[in-house]
Amino acid sequence: MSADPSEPIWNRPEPGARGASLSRDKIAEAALNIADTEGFEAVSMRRLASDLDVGTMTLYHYVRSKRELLGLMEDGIMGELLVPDDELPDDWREALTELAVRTYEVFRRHSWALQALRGNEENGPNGMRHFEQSLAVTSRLGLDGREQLELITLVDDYTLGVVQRQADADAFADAAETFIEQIPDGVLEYFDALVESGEFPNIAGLAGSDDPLDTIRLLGSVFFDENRFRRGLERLLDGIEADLSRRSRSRRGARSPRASQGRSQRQGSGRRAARTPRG
Amino acid sequence: MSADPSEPIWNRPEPGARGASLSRDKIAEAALNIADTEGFEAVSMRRLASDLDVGTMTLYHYVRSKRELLGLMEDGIMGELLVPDDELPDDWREALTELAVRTYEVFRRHSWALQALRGNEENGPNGMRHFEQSLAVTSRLGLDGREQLELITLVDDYTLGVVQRQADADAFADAAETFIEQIPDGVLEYFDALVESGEFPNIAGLAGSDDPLDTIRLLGSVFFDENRFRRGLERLLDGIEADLSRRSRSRRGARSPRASQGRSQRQGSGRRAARTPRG
DNA sequence: CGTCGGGTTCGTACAACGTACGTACAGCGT
DNA sequence: ACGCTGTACGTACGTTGTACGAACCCGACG
Repeated sequence: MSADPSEPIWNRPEPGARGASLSRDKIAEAALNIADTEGFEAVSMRRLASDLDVGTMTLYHYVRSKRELLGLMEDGIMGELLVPDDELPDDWREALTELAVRTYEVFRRHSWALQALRGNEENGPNGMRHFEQSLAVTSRLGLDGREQLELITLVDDYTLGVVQRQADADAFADAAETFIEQIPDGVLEYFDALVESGEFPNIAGLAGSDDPLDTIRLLGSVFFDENRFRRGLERLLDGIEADLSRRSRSRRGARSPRASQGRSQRQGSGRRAARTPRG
Repeated sequence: MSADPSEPIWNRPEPGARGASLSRDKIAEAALNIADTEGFEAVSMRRLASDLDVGTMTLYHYVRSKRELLGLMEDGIMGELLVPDDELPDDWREALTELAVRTYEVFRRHSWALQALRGNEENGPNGMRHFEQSLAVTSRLGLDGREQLELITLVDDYTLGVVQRQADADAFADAAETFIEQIPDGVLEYFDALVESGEFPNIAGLAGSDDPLDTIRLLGSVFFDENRFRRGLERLLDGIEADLSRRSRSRRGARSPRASQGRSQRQGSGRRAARTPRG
């Protein structure tokens, strides 16, 4: 009955009827601890069990596979994404910003998490709540379901894209200042030689200096810039807002969403070029 | 001399002075073949060697570690990103679009590649060329180096974000139509039960149907929608374009010649978001 | 022609991983 | 006190990346 192998972990009752020494929560917490302090690759079943003072195989009584463990960890993180309902602004743009910033900050705290999260489409309860919360924002915009989903994934994809790049930078160096120091000498020499070859004029001139390594320093400072995310988010939301108001304008008669209440949108760009994608 | 362990692979001469049976190119090609046909996880040193009819450890004469092999694969893929110079439009927006679309298509072809690419900051020659080509576009915009980098990473992060989500979808299902079929029954039941519970009104109402599974179907069709990327890219470029023209306008007419000050006034608190509901 | 050097090949071995299998213990309902 | 069953886990297998060192082979030199 509960032995159905396709049953997701969220449907199976947690062990513990008799005196169980562990719980899924405790396991997930310990795993998150390891990942946060020593990196995701340090999370192995043996290591986790040893932290919990248990035999390795004991874990498999609470979890069917390591994938399921990762699912538990993921849902824990999704929980951090939740915004208390009374803190979610009424204005759609502010609300989306709040959600995106929170997503950014959470995944920045657990910079290993994007990798772990990949590949299990089973949303846990917290994942569902986060999804619901996102929809609660977009549902006020007068969009149909598909358009709402597209809007959410649009902002999400951008956010996770930035997070991933910064996670990569994190995995490589501690900070912008030490970025260049942590690059092996040989790599720097290689880069230097290529730039000096004259085949990369734009790379060479980028930092406005004659030291090619200044380009790398500049790169490091951009990768680690914590405000870059917000600036890009504003650009994206500008584009979305323009599209929304353009759309609601053309759809006259219907109850128009309070898309823009004279917010920072002052551009009204008429430049709507006929753009042929693809040639 | 060539025994320096920090020397990147691109600086070390390729073996083959005497009759060598392999070459880095052949190795990279075989590895890319495996990854494209059987998935990235099928690329193991043993498997690759067996495909090349060589002992496993032979590979280590051409490559110092598996990471280096991944570096070779990555640079091969970066080569596919290169746009013939005469095909790169003059208009910056069209050019950025071309680059982004190409990036999207390449990584869509090799949907495993983003994962492999992660974590080696050593740009190969093709990576350098791609970087140079991106800068060739942004260098016409009158931006300083940092702004150019930020623009490039902005578009890139969005692009790779979308690619990653679709790669996840790919890894899970074959197409939008079969998306829901490939979800285990138990997971569907779990989702269904949650939605029926009434705690997720926005998820329940999303597809405009009384079957909760229609929401999942809708999700699948959005994840697999190949045009979603372009639509989002237009929104992003709209926002960027508005910002650029706003900026150049203020730089032309304002008293302060500093371009970096005419920003939008939005931008709330720094880390502590805690937004009080307007009321 | 023989012999040597070093570029090339690769068999073996080891540590780490996820986890299947089978067993041993402990607590409850009878 | 018995037995059922939830809980614990020792052992073992297969897979991974790769360190080590021996074997091979080819071009060059005496």
